[in-house]
Amino acid sequence: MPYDPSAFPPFAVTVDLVVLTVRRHALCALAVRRGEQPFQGRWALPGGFVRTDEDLAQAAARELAEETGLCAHDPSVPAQDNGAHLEQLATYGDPKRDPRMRVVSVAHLALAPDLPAPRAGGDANSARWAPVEELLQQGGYGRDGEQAAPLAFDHAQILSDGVERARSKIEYSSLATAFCPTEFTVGELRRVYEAVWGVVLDPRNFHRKVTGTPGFLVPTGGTTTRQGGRPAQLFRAGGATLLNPPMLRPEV
Amino acid sequence: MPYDPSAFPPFAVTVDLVVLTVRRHALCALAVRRGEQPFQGRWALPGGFVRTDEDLAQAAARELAEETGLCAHDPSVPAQDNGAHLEQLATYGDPKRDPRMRVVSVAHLALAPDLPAPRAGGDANSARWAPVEELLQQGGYGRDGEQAAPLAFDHAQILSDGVERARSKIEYSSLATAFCPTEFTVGELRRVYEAVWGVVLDPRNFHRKVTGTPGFLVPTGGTTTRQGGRPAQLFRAGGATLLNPPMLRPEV
DNA sequence: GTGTTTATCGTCAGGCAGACGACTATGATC
DNA sequence: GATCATAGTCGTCTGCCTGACGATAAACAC
Repeated sequence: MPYDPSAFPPFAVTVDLVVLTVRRHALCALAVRRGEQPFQGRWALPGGFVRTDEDLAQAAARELAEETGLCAHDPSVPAQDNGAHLEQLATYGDPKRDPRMRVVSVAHLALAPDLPAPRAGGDANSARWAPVEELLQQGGYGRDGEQAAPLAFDHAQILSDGVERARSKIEYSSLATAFCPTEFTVGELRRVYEAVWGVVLDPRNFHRKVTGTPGFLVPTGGTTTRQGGRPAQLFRAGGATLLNPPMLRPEV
Repeated sequence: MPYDPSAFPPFAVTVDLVVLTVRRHALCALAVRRGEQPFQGRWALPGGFVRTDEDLAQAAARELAEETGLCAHDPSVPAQDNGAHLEQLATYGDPKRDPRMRVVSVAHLALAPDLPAPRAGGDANSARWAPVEELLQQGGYGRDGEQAAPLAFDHAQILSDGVERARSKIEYSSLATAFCPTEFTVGELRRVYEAVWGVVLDPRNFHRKVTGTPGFLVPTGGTTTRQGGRPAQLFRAGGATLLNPPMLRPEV
């Protein structure tokens, strides 16, 4: 059978981003308001088409930079600063997921520290951080009294998968530090776990666990009283990426 | 900005399959010999183009059935019989991964019990089970004295990712049973773990662990002496999918 | 029968996690 | 300035799980 390019049905390929952060003790995701059909006016995950000369990871990093100004970490350089963790999540290709045409979307997951404010082309009204439960609940009303319409396309499924990936990955990796600024305290890291998992952890056992895991945290020498109470030691993320034994997520 | 389909560069979308099984105490993958350019005559992972009306999972299940005759499990029906486990692995979209055109490949991972023999369109010479180390090693010669040329395209990377996924997933899930026939012994399951991880496990501790994990194994009442020695109890996979606490992979 | 192989049950010590007491160091309030 | 509230840090104790390994059981080969 000779090679015949015309025999292969053409697809559009996009990247969609699940950008997660922790704000005010809640796990939040970046949502943008759609300006065009279909799903005009509805909230959606940021994303866009992959360019001809671009790798998938490059496309995701470009979209992330466009939406948030974040520079994506190269996973092979864990100690990099001022960047977010970015990894491929999964690919969604239901033939009917976009009514216009056949679109295959390669979803990526980004974890970022708390950022000042989203900017989507400078339009503050068309991008926001929203708690993931708010974005995922069907119907009802959000915090601002805004109708919580379901996300556009299959983005609720994508967001749900991304949240589940983040929840499980902070168990056995040091990825939770990606939600923290460069220097952070044990308490701040604990509040990240509590927000992502939606649980309350024992501060004493948590402290023992994270400070006792070699390579997880490196003390910087400084202290802070950001949270009130006794000053806390400041740490930086250590070189370790895999936690062994892992953090244990309490039973629900 | 109005909607303009011609503005989106067209991609070809394929599914590639990492089909793993355990044969003769070795982790093996299904490889097919390429009949056309590029990489003509080289070994590659089975795969093919996604059809216009097909979901990605459907396309992967179709390719799996074409290559092996296996019927893919629906992951939501864990107790299904005579089928392989199939899940999405990752997506590979380097602009240069296929010299002909821009191809994005959605790789899937399939785990199957030991099968009689591969069939690729009836041509036994163009498909085989090969130990993964043999497929992944650069250069050298395989068991049959065959030159172990690297796999076509980026399939070595895909296979490597699939093997790593399988290795980690049998730690915390009951997926290892997907390598076993419907009824199996604790020893057979242990040999699966040993082959996939490339380690030797203590039979007594392994027995205690798997029989003590609720929902992992269900005794069928029968016994067998397939392996010689004292007859062993036969088990079926239980309903549990997640193992908590997980199986521990020994340090290297 | 004897040896070999595999399966299965038990024992014991060490490590780790959950529960929780105690103490420390700051800011807020009276 | 004393008191209180808050958050951080260090310890202790108990129970569970794992790794190491002894012992027994039930088949087959000779």
